[in-house]
Amino acid sequence: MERVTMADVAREAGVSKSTVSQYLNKRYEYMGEKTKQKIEEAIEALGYQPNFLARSLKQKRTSLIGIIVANITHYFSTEVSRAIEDFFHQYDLQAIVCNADDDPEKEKKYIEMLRAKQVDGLIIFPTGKNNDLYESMVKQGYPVVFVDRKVENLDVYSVITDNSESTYQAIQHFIKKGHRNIAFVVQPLTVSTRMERLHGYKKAVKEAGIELNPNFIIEANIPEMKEKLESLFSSEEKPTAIFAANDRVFIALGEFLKEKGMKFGEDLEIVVFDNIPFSQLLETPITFIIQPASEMGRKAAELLYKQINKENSDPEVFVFPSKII
Amino acid sequence: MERVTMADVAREAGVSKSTVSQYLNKRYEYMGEKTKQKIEEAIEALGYQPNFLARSLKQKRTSLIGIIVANITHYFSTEVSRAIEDFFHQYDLQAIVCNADDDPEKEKKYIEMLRAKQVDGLIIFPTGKNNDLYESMVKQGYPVVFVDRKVENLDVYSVITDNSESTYQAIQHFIKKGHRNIAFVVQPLTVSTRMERLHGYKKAVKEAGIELNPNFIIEANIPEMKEKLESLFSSEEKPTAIFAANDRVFIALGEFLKEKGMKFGEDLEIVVFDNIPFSQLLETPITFIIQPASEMGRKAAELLYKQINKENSDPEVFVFPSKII
DNA sequence: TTGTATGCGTTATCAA
DNA sequence: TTGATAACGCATACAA
Repeated sequence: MERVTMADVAREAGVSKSTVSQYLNKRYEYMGEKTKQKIEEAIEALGYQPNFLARSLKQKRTSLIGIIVANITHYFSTEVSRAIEDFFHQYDLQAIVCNADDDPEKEKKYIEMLRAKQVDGLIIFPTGKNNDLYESMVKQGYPVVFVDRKVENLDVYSVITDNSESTYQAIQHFIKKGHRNIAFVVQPLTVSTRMERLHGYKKAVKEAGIELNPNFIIEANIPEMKEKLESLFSSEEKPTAIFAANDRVFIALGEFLKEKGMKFGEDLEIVVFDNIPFSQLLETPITFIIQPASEMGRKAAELLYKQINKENSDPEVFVFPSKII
Repeated sequence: MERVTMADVAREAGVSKSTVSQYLNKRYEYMGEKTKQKIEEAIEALGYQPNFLARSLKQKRTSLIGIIVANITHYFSTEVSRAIEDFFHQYDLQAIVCNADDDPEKEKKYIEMLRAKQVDGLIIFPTGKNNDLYESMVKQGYPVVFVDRKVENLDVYSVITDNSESTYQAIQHFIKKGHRNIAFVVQPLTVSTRMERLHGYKKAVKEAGIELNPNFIIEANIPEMKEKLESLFSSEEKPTAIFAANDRVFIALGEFLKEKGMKFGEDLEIVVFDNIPFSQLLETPITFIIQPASEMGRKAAELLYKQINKENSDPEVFVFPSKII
């Protein structure tokens, strides 16, 4: 599998490397018709394919961008990634997607790896635990955009949704329907999205004059969630409605209810903060808070693209409202 | 954002570039403690980060592999991709995922682009329409593995499932339950998977002595599918069971039935050839033919990895049985 | 134990 | 209109 290089083409065509390079970069202006022809033939004959690596080294651009998602099993992440890829495709930039698994160490490793590979920019769903690293990138003027979660004390481009407000409205809606025992189920409150959603919940409950029952706030890792739900449902005051803070919580909840022989909608009203695929196939009336994933991805991509092309403006935070359906 | 290079580190530490290179590649054996120290300090002080690009150019390895999926909205593809990424992660190889959108032109473009970027190998869900290109890669000894679909007349590593057999069994099951009007809904029969599934269907029907009703075979693109279903259900002989050849067909079918006020399981029995996420949340009894996506992905990754490391054996086709649940 | 020289496959500068 | 030549940042054989 010896590769054919520009030098081989040059030799075959009887011209110099630089001429071939000119040709490849379509700088035909000063090029003789016959040389053009000869080079074309040589390329054809040898099956030459340019080496982007060498070009990148020279040009200091790889046409690669990196996406570091916090959790790839989260459907929202894949939707956003897809939108980002679509956007960059039109400019012939490819994306490398890495999964940090909500682990700050992994995140750090990926950031360093991608930068070592000279990707032109980075879109990150931050764990929020590597602020020094984030800061150093921003200071160096390296193109970077944060998605989904806020980074504290750092002036960066961010694309997020109105977690608190959407949750607030959804809970308010439940309260209007007469619910007073509303549980809030969430994974550990380590990232801004979860905290903001809880904030919205608390606000709605308080405003309605309902006393906040701490037992109704279930904070647990997915594997422990069923256990906690178990004890919630075996206590005296049972919830009549549940807020699932994201899709993975929803799945755990769904499995739990199935085991218990309970049904969404009938025994328990549910709102899920997340889009899930195939939701239209579910027959039970579940409320979803949908984040505009595609729009958010596109926006993030656009912001990154501008930075890559040095169209600099001041970092801004873009908040996209979610829809309750 | 001027990058710090090895030369800078060497100058700062008062040694030569090669010594720094040695250090970075952990060839400490003959290195003096004090030099080591000095280099360490210099790297720290300058915030040096190695440039993989230059290294790759030299070593002719990028530690990047490419995955070209036929359709990224197909859940199976994402599962396989994830398994591939997981596998390569342990060897510090990253994957670039590209979406060919079932378009042979796009596929060709991506193959060329990824090879120009010098990725170490390729895993492809082939459209099946670029056989010349596939062949040239194989002939050149370029590491490549095909997944999901067979490539005709080409001796290559492939990882597929037993489409025909699984379908045959599923249809047989329906027949045993008394169904005789079983429809088969599929996207255009352009790829091996769909044709094989149809083959399994026909075989089961024929063996049972049921006359093959061509009206029960619906072949259409997703956008036209509802229309075709419409005419199927307005004809005299209506199906009592339906085979959906993949998840996208299933969605179209689901939407159609919802519009018509019909329900899975009750009005119509359904089997879907594909895993879908959240399937455990569906309450109706739908039969799924599940492909072992993770295992298939891992196998494909393993086969590619071996090729990359020149552990050559003869190309083989690995068939993974699907499970009917 | 460390340094020098050379090359990887391009592009860019300048001269011819 | 084309060609020499020097980078790009690193790795490696060989010399010291």
